[in-house]
Parts: sequence; structure tokens; C-alpha cells
Amino acid sequence: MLTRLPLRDQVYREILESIHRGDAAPGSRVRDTDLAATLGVSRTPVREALLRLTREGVLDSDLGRGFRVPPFDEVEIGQVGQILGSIESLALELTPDFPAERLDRLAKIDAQLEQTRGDAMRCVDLEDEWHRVLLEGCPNRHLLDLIAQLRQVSRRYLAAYLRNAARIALSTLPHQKIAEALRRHDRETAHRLLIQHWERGIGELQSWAARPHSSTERKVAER
Amino acid sequence: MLTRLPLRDQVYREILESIHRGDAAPGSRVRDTDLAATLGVSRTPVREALLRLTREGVLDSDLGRGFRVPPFDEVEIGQVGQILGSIESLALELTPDFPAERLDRLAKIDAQLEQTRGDAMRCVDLEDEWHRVLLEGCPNRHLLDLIAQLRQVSRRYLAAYLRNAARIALSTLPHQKIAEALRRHDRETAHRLLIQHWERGIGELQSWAARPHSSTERKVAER
DNA sequence: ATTTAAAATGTTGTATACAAGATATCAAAT
DNA sequence: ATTTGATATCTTGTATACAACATTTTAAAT
Repeated sequence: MLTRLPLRDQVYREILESIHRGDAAPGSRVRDTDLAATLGVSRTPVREALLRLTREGVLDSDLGRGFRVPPFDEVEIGQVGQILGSIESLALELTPDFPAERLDRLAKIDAQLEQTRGDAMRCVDLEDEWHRVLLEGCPNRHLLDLIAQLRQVSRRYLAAYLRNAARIALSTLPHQKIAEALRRHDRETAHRLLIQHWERGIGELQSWAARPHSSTERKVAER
Repeated sequence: MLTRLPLRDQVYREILESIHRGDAAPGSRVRDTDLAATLGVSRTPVREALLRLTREGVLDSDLGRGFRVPPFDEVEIGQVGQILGSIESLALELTPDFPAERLDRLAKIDAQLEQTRGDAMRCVDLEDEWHRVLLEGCPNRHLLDLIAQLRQVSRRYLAAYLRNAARIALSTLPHQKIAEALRRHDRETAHRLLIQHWERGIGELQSWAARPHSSTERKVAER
């Protein structure tokens, strides 16, 4: 196509976006053939992306029966959230300092977040960005990679939640409290608040995922 | 070839074993063509395995310049160890109980470990198995998957360490103390001991990786 | 009408083919 | 002898081809 990035990586992002956008309903099949045709590339990079997404927990795959978008499952989001809370909090501990410049950037992201109404995708992007900036000073790159990988799963839930549930916008209050604590160099409190933030957020996603929501997805998932 | 597992998975294991066996020196290139020929399969499943190993941190890959075995790096093993200590300790917390049957199995593994002298690979396998059994009761499957994934990295260091350094066998003392604490239902202590176990082990691997050890590997790594 | 059998179709998993780019080889020039 | 340039070879990244297995459709039998 255009850039200097391997096709598999571009395709990876395309597929992720499409899933987060909710194009593919939970339970629906994902055919490499179709994607290849749609994206105008061959099956090879598409399969590479699909295999990666499967390993990362974003897709399911029954051997020989191809890939599919997994149904929303409150157990899964609970478990993933538990891990994310724990390792983000570890990343926070490992970060040596939080310069004012970075805290300002966090505030700016929050400001944008508050102005964003109705656009679920953008909300999720900004929420992602906030966490990324918060932890960007952590020297353990492996840890940050791991967090980014896991977040792809929680992202799918959050995007669907914001789209489907009545909530239009995310509250930025927890963010602000965490940033405040960091400004005071009160790591202890920031740490506790971050864990709380995850627990609350995941709790909400869980109870949303638990109830048999909208339309077709359950039925499709069975087949 | 023979089984009912996708070739990519069989190939994945073969490559991992070969790396852990130390066949490929750190810094040496890994050509999919060669592997395909050696294993008697096509490049396709080999590349799938190589891409996965790269994502998991077991291999490096410069875009267009193929895959290679990364040199041992004390920073990397330190960071991976930090993560592993943290999430294994989380898995321990989440495990509801440790029935006597499981603790007995741990003891049996330790017994085998004590009898194993000189066979680095077998040592590492048993050490792996011990941790796997310890945490098998953890209900968070995602967490266990993540641990298994990360352990592939630390495994490579441990295998090389046992092969290269003077140490022939692993001490089973830390294992035994952890198991004892669990028998007494003293989770607090078990928890603390597990973290210590990781810190010590990683520390040793780090100081080993830090010194410019044996022969060719540094030179090869540069090219 | 419902169930079973069989053929046709579609998808996957793997193999092979091909082109662009990287690396190595070798000769000529300083 | 070392550097430079040109050529040849290798390797990767992607595309296409093919065979085995799943699924769906169609037809026949009860």
C-alpha cells in the first residue's frame, strides 16, 4: 500500500479499528479471504495479523474453523481488568518522576475528553492516550508493551459500552484526582486512586457485559 | 507432519527448544528458509512461528533484515523478571486454595529436580513445571497465559546460565519453603518468599548476563 | 414433512512462486 | 593494500496455488 511499515502491521491496525468500531458483531466470523479482498492485499499479511490478534485475546479461533469476534464475557473483562490494574500500578511505581510537563499534557487530554460527546471511538482513544502518557516515563519497556497489548482487549469492551449504553462521555474526575496527587508527589495516593479507577471502570463494564444486551449477538455467537 | 496440531504450533515449540538448547548462539541469524528445510515444512508455518516468537520477545527482527537470536542483556532479564515476579505473585494471591494433592506434586517435582545433575534443559523444564503446578489453581486464565508467554524469555537466560556457568543444579530450598508456608496456610509468608525467590534468581541471571561471557556471541551480535 | 445421503461450495492450512531489497563477492582503481 | 563499484546471490515480504476439511445445498428415502 503506501507506507514503510510491513503490511501485516497496517492490516493489524485496520482490523483492530474495525472491531473497535463495532463493524463486526460479537460472534460473527472473520474470513481472511474477505479482509484480503476488502483491504486490497493478499491473504498472507491478513493471516499474520489475525494470528497475532488471536494470541492477544482480541479474536477467537477454532482450529480449522477460522477466526471470529468473541462474544462479550464478563468473566473475561474482569480477568483482563484485574491484570491491567495490577501491572499499570506496577508501572506507576517504577516511574521515577512525573515532570510538570507531562502532568500538563495529561490535563490537556482530559480537557479534550470533556469536550468529546457522542464520539465513542474518540473517547476511547483519548482514554488510551491518557494512560499511555501517564506511564510513558516507566523505564520497563517490556511492561509498557504488555500493557498496550492487554489494553486492546479492554478497549473493545469500552468502545462497545460507550456506543451501546446510555453513557455518552467518560468522567475525567478520577484522572484529575490522580494527576493532582502526583503533583503533590503523593505517590501513595496516586497509586491507590489508579487501582480504584480500574476497579470501578471494570466493574461497570462487567455489569454491562453481564446482562444479555442488544439484538443478535448472542444468537450469532452460538453457531 | 503427524499430529492434529497446526504446524505453526509444532514449529513454534521446535524453535523454542532449539533456542533454549543453545543451538543458535545469541546474535546469530535465524533464516526461515533454513528452518523450513530442516523441519521439512514450508516457510509459511515457520514464519508464523517466528513472528510470534518476535512478539513474545524471544527473537529480534529488523524490518526486512530477518530474525535473529538477541544477545543476553542484563537490562532485559531484569525487566522481564520484575514483571514475572509481580504477576506470579498476583496469581498466587488469586488462587483460592492449595490442596495437599497439589503440594505433594510440587514436592515430587522438587525431588526429581534434586536428582537432576548436569542436564540443564531438564532442570529448566522441571523449574517451569514447578511454577506451573504452583499456580494452576488460579482462576484467571489470561494471567496464566501471560505468565507462560513471559517465561519463555526468562527460560532462555536460565538455560544458558545453567549450561555456561559453573552451577550444575538448581537449589530447591526456596521451593520447599514456599510449599511449607502454603501447607500451614500462611499465604502471607508464601507470597513474600515467592517474590524473594524471583528477586534472587533474576539477580543471579543479571550478574551473569552482565559480564562479557564466553567466546563469539558478542562479536556475532554486532553484525 | 423430516431425516439421511451425497454432491457442490467455501475456507482454511500449507506450499510454492515472485519481486524488491539486502548482503556478499569480486574486480578495478587509487 | 584499501577502498570503490558493479554484479551476483540470498533472504525476506507478499502473492498465488493447491489440497484437506467444513459447511451448505440438493436430492432421495422413509
